[in-house]
Amino acid sequence: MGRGKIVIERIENTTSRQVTFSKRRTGLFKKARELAILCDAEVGLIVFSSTGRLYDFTNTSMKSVIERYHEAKDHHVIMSATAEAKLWQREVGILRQQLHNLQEHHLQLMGQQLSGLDVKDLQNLENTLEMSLRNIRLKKDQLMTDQIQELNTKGSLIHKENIELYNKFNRIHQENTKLKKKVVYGQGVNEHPTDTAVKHRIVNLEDEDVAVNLELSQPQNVESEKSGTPSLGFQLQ
Amino acid sequence: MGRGKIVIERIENTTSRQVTFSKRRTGLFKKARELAILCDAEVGLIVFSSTGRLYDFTNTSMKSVIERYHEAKDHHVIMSATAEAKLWQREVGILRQQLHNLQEHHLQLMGQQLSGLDVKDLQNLENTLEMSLRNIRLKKDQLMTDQIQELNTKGSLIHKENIELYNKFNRIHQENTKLKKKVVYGQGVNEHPTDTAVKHRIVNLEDEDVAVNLELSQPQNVESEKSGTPSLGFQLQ
DNA sequence: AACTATTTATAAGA
DNA sequence: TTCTTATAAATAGTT
Repeated sequence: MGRGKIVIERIENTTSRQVTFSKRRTGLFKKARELAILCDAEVGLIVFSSTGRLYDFTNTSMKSVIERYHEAKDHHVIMSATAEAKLWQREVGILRQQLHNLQEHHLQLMGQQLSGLDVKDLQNLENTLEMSLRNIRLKKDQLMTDQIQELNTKGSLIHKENIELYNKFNRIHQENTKLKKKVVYGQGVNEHPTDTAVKHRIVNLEDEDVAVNLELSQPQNVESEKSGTPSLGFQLQ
Repeated sequence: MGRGKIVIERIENTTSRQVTFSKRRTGLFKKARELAILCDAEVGLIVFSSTGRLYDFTNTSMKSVIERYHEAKDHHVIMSATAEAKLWQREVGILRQQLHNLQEHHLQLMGQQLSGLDVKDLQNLENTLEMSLRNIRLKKDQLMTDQIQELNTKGSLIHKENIELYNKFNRIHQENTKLKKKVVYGQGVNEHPTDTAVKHRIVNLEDEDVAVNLELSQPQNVESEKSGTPSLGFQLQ
């Protein structure tokens, strides 16, 4: 239909191609529209020119056409996405409901939003809370008992160390006293470097005396507690 | 292009419409293919006949055409579906986390799953529960007090009614006794139908005596409570 | 489904 | 681009 017959193959001349595209596109869209009207069909036509421009026609809506197409065909591109969305959406609804219920119950357990409850409900809540309190107190007591036990053990060990240190100190102190006497009686005699060292030690120990006592903080009980289980003089709050 | 010119409007004759559909559809698809080849365009054509049958043509792939269409257009049919799914999915994640946290806290409030808590946590829980218990007991007491108040009011009303009924009964009983005496002295004289009716009434009232006493269940207090606020003899548990 | 008179589309040119 | 026009192609009505 034209001045001459053409073969259907890509038109190499760009201008010619674009002109033909414009003319034939118009014709195609006109025919698509006519088919839709004359024959009561649903038509969707999408054309991208070689320059990438989009031309489209539909007598209904492209969404409808594409959805119907996917329904008729493989059923697998859009539907899965929307179905998935619906699925998650439903899950959200369920979770929101659950959360709401739990929150309500939670608030009631917290002693808030009690309106709407009757005496029986309140009694039940009270019982639940009492049981709960019992459990929590039990657990707390258990924890504290354990902690006390642990501290007792630790304390006991420290106490033993304490006693040993105290005894050591006493021994050294006595030795010290004896040495002092010796030094007084034998002044200047047998003054060796070792003796000087011993002398220094005495002084150091005496300096440490108060510090040690403070650190141990219970030297007065040492003698009476040398045998039997030591009971510590402090208590956890 | 035919034996006669036609107007572009729906062909009412079904057969004619279907024939035209077949012819024009072939022509349309041929032209679509020619445009694609001649002009190096990407063409997608979808047609549903009025009977619902699908016919489609594309020189590339319908998936490609539709995706390119959505890209070129508002970007809103496929993407929104998957994006929506992702959105809901994320919401589900958040809600699940919230629910989990709340459930954990809830169980702790219920005195379960207390492992992992230290003494301080437990003390806090205990304080919360105590406060909660106080609130709930307050509410319960309030409700019960209200209920008692209501019942007292009701009981008071019934009691008043009770007293009135008892008084009425007494009056009738006295009247009755008087009439009995009259009947004994004036036996056979002036025996009218009304007198017979009165006689019947006496009997009936005497029959009812016990029942009335049982129903009122506290006739012994009536005299002493004729003045002043009546205090009911029952108490709610 | 084929025929064909006629309309419509469009290739080439302006 | 748009218009013109000769001609190819499409198709309405018919068989």
